[in-house]
Order: sequence, then structure tokens, then C-alpha cells
Amino acid sequence: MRKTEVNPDNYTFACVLRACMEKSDSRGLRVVHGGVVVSGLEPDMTTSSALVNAYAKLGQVEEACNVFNKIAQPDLVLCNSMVTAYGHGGFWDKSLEMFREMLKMGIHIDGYTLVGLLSGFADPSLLEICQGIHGLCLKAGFDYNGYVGSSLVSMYSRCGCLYSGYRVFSSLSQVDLVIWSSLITGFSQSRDYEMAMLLFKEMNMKGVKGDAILTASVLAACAKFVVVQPGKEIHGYVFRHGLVLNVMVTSALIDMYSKCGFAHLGLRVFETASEKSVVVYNSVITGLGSHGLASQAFGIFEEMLFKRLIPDQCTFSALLNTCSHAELVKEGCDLFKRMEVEFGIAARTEHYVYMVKLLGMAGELGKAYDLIQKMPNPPDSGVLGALLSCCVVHGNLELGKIVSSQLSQLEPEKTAYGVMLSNICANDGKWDDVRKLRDDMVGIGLKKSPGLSRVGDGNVPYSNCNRDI
DNA sequence: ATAGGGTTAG
Repeated sequence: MRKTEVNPDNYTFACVLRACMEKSDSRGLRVVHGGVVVSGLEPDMTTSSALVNAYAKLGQVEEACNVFNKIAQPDLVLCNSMVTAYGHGGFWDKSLEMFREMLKMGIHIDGYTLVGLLSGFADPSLLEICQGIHGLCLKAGFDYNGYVGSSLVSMYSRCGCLYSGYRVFSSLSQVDLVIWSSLITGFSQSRDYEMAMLLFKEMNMKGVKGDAILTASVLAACAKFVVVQPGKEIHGYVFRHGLVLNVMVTSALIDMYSKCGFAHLGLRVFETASEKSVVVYNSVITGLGSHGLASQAFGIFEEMLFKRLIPDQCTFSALLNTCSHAELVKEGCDLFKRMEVEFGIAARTEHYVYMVKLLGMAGELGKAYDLIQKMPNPPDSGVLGALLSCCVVHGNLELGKIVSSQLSQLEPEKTAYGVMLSNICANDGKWDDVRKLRDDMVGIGLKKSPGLSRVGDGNVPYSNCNRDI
């Protein structure tokens, strides 16, 4: 088009911007934005709206805001885009402010406005505001709107109030797949796995067929709760409903089998899959690695490189996890270096956790401590906690004291760290030190609540189960 | 030209 006489107009740019958004192409987005600026076209609602959406989707809310501010009299669609941009960025307060601004300007809100606004609320502390918005949805007559309905259901589940979500669900006159999906996913994410499975069955009985997103989500619930039987049934469901080719379903299946202890079944799903994404590879590497099958996991990584797939941070999490399970210290250190040098991926907190576990469990506590000192950001409780457990395993009281004092500064009310430290003394028979440490905890008003574990009997699924048993 | 549910990672 650029090589012909035909010039792009605002709508052309909006279409191309949408493509950049769908492809998550930040560079392309900047280039097209540049094209809009130099095209000589007046900044208009259509392109601005597309720009706001694209920047927000790629996490650049500030840039979205800049675009928005250049328009003197934004219309409904442009305002909706901005409300949604703030909502998706997690800036619920700014989203709400924008919403109020719209009302002040006399703009009549619609379903898009409410969906955008609702998407920003994700914390139990915001429940009252959420209820207010819910009230507004009812008063403005949007209770028939399926988009608003599903947003309300997932908003309530994000705020930890799932039974309010269930009431919204029950009040809807038309229930489609996405609304079912919001509800079922909500229950499985709130750890109410049994309810999630029950609703999934009920949905199927009503003749609604699950799609890839919902099926992957239900499989994730099976993985989280370590129940292979329903997982297998859903594997059959996947075949019957033609979902085998979907990479999301494939990775969820691999993960489900691996988490339930059947790494070989996960591997079989992997081998028979025709479509394989980076996530599919990551899932199978994680599964094999967690079962100590390091050489197979490395083999799959090689295959991935051979197929010219680009490994991501998660791939290296999986690989480092593999090394720590198989006590492969040298391989782990090499991979940690390769990740940055060869693949340009900066080490994140979880990568440091794996490295600490790898070095620490091998008895290289000094090296683990040195590595932590070199972290770009100060270590959080996850990294330090990993190091403290290694101190317990190797009976290193000296380092254990240093680490646990750093931990108690980060999380003063957590009692487990003091107990771990006292266990080092107990293993060494130093009962006077044990008593002193325990007395100190009581002295500052800390009380260790006893641990509780529950085991399923093989037929009855675990409820509230602890996977470490 | 704008909406809703989302697989892998401590």
C-alpha cells in the first residue's frame, strides 16, 4: 500500500496497530505510532483509541496516557480504552478516576466501560468498592449483559468472594461458555477443586461444550490438587472434543500427569503432540526434572534448540530445577551463565532460589551466600528461606543465624525461621540454645502454630492437601 | 476503532 498512490487513513493505522497488539510487537507499535505522527493526519479518536489499547496491552500505560491526553474532547470509545488501560495495568484508582471524569463530562457509559473498570479490581480489601460498582451495573441495567456478568463473576473470585460470584452467575438469564468458565476457574483458583469439577460436570450435562481455555484451566486444578483420576477423564474429554491439537491443553495435560507423579505419561503426551510451543517444552522439562530424570530433560532442551524455539525465563527455571533435583552443580552453574550470556535473559529471583538450593544442598553454603550478595536487588524471603533450609540440612549454625536475622527483619511475624534455627541446635544436641531461642520467640509474643497434614486414601481425593506429604 | 474466562516457573 505504501508503494502505491493509495495513502493509509486513520482506519488503516488502527488496523495495523491492532495487529501489533495481537502479536505483542512493541517495536512495530513504535514504528506505526511514528507513521501516524508523520502522516500528517490529525490525531483522531479511532487511531488514538487503537494506540491506547495497544500500549496498555504491552504494559506501557504511561505511553497510553500520553496519547489520550493529546485529544481535547475524548469520546465514549476512547474513554473506555483508557478506563480499560488503567484497569489492566492494575491501577484501579486511576481507572475509577477516569470513570468519574466520564460521568462529569456527561458521557453515557456502556458495557465496555464497566468491563474495563471491573478488570482492575483484584484484592479482597477492595470488596466494598467492587460492591458499589456491582450496584451501579444493576442500576444502569447491565444485568442482562454477558460480558459484564462474567467480569463480575471473575472480579468477585479475584476478591476472594466467590459465593457472591455464584449469586451473580445464578441471576443471569443467559449463561454462555465464558461465564461458566469464569465461575469454574474462580472455584479452582480459590482452591475449591471439588466445586470446580462439579460445576464442570453440570455445564457438560447442560450441553455446553468446554473449549481449550476452560479445559486447560480445569486440568490445572487437577494438577494443583494431585488428582489423576479426574485428570485422566478430562484427557478422554480432550480426545472426544477435538482439543488435542491445542498447545495450552497439551501443556496443562503434561503438567497434570507430572504433578500427579506420572512423569512417563506426561512424556507420552509430549511425544505424541503435533503442535509444540515453548510452554509445552517447558512443561515437560519441568516434569522430567522434578522426577530426577535430568538427562532426558536436557535431551528435550537440546531438541528445543534444534527446532529453533527460543527458550525463555521459564525454560531456565525448569532446567535449574532439574539440576538442583539431580545435584548437578557444575551443569547448573554453566546453565546459569549461558542464560545471561548466550540467551540474554536476566536472572530473576526464582533463578537465584534454584541456584541457592543447588549450591546449598551440595554443601557449598559459602558460595550460595556469595551469590546472594551479587543479586541486583536485595534477596527476598524466598531466596533467604532456601538458604536457611540448606543451613539446617548441613547443621551450619553460624550462617543460619545471619540468614534468619535477615529473614526476621523481612517477616517479623513469621515463626518458622526461629524454629528452623532452633532445629539446627537440636540436631547438634545443644538443648540450652534451643530453649533460649524458643524463649526469645515467646518473649516477643510469637507463637508457633502446629503443622497439619492430611493424606488421601487413594480413592477419596485430597481436600486441603499438602503435596509435600 | 473498544469488551469477559487462560496452559508452564520459588
